[in-house]
Amino acid sequence: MDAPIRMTDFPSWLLGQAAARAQRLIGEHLGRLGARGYHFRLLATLAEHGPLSQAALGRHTGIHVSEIVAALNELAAAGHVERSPDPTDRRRNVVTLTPAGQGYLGRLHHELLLAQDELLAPLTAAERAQLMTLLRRLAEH
Amino acid sequence: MDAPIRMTDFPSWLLGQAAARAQRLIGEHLGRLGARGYHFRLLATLAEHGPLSQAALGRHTGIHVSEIVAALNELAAAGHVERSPDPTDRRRNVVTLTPAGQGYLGRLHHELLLAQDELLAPLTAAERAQLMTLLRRLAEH
DNA sequence: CTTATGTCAGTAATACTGACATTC
DNA sequence: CGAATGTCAGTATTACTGACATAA
Repeated sequence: MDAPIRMTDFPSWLLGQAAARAQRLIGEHLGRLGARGYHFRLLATLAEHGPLSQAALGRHTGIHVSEIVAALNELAAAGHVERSPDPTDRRRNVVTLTPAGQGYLGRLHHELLLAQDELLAPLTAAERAQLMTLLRRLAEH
Repeated sequence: MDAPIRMTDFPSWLLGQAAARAQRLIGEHLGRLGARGYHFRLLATLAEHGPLSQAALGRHTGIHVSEIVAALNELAAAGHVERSPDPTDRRRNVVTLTPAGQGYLGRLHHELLLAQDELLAPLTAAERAQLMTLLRRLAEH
């Protein structure tokens, strides 16, 4: 007699469950400030690398170009970034983080730290580090 | 000077990356047999619990009722399950796993085991067990 | 001519909401 | 009547494809 096949025993299932919980937490926390993941990723990339074209933002973040357009529309409307034509290449928009955008990024970052803490609440500090190491090995292919 | 904010340092990000890889692998492996995750989950639940109504399948699997309808349509068309009216409650369909469905479930299960092995290839057996334990604690809320 | 860029419309997968008729 | 069941249409989200005009 075979043991019943339980999907809950599959690592992929557990990963999916944990990731779903993470995404729900992040969505809630970013939503408090009217943002979604793309907004944070774009702002953080601009803070790290300075002004970038939209195509370069796509390369750095892995976000699809058409998604970048939509997210930047929202960020620009809120005054968190500015689009200006690149004088050296007139196809390009140079996207710049505004001071308001920097403040917003800081608040988003803080919310995300809260979300991480909620997510990892069941684990000790040592276990958290262990989990990060194992996940990194998986994610790095 | 603050360190740059890297989303790749967030546990939620690593979880998402690893889960995305898992889902891609599972999609590829199940796709070889023309299935998606729902099909396996429904068949495995029927194998574990015996014939069930569609509402009961929804409760056991967590799959939304309207998704159950669609997935069962496909499974029934392929001859892997049979829907028959419940004589004791004429609102209900009793869904039964056919012999062909049992064979199919076995082949899907095998594909999923291959996918898990590809997913966990970077880890030793001890690390795999460790990861499972940690993920279970996270997923269990 | 080919490629890169930015924009937009459309599509696919996943998961949910709402409405409905039937039956309990 | 209120609640459960099965069905279907529609919607939201995320991520991608295709087409296009412009400029390099």
